[in-house]
Amino acid sequence: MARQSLFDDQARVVKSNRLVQSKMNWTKLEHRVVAMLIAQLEKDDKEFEEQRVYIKDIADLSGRNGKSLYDQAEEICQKLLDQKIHIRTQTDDGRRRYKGYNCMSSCEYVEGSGYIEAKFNDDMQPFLLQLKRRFTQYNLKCFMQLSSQHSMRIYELLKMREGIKYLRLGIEELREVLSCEHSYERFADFKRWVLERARGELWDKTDIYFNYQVEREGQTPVRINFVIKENDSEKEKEGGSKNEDANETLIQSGQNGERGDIGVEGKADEGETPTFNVFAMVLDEMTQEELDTYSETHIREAVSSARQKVDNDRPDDGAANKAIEAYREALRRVRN
DNA sequence: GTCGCTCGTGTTCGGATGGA
DNA sequence: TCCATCCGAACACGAGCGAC
Repeated sequence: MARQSLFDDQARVVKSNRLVQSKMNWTKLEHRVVAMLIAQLEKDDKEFEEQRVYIKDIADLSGRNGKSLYDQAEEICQKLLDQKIHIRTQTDDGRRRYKGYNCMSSCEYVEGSGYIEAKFNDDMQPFLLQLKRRFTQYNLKCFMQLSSQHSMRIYELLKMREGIKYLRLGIEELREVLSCEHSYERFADFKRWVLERARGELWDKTDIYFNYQVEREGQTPVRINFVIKENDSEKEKEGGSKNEDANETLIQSGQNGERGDIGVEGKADEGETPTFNVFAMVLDEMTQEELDTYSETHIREAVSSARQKVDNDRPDDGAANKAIEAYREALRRVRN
């Protein structure tokens, strides 16, 4: 009798935000195997146990030919054991902290068995088990269908901010998270092979899609503002398109050249009126030290007055541009 | 005019795939 | 298992464009 797959359409991957934001130089196959292992974990598990990932399930979920996967199973085990996760945070006094982790404590494949047996390293427990807050969850099937590891990582990052509908990342930071600091050196190639490809893939295959704005200082791109949208059957009715030119929108440096004083050209959200949680965007940008320093009331007041100012100053801008401006203005007000 | 970018096109390399 | 083919990733190059 055929073995029943462990995964249905509702299978979900749940991991801590710190893990989502970590640097991991994995191939798409390694991402897939780890995602399938994570999807088998129970939220109340207190420790890791040996888990199995069937090669046939990898092939079925990713739409690949399983034949070559069986040939690669031993190699996958070796690479999973070798792979590291690199997490950068800050200490309480603002110093940069780096910590590296081994993802797996054991990984085994027996020829003819049809499955890989693996166990997560106990160091991974804070990132995968008993997660109460600051975690990200997404649909395993969507993730498995993505054909580029960069699309997979971007999907995770955007799912992390799906509630806020907005993610702002420095380009160097994004390159590091995607492990492509030394490839796609020209931004045009990074845009073509990483951003545009992910945009197309997420549009076609997942439950979210995104547009983005490139923020520049002079002509040099420095940051990317992702605007995240739900991807459901309604997108056809809305007339949305993955080819809409929101990604062509540029944010140019202000005339005084001051870093962060940014004007806006074009509209990221033309034709749509998504809601943006500016308060959450501001919290996201603040350091832990700032969060400890300023009261919630102070931050909320700054956000409220910034929104009013932007509404008055830029009545014709779209919701995304207003939100970005309000967020920047609110941050200035919080810190002054 | 210079610089830095985008865009289009072509090439190379390596892995995936499928048929014999 | 071997081999031919396909495809994606990465890179190079030149033309054109806009900002400074």
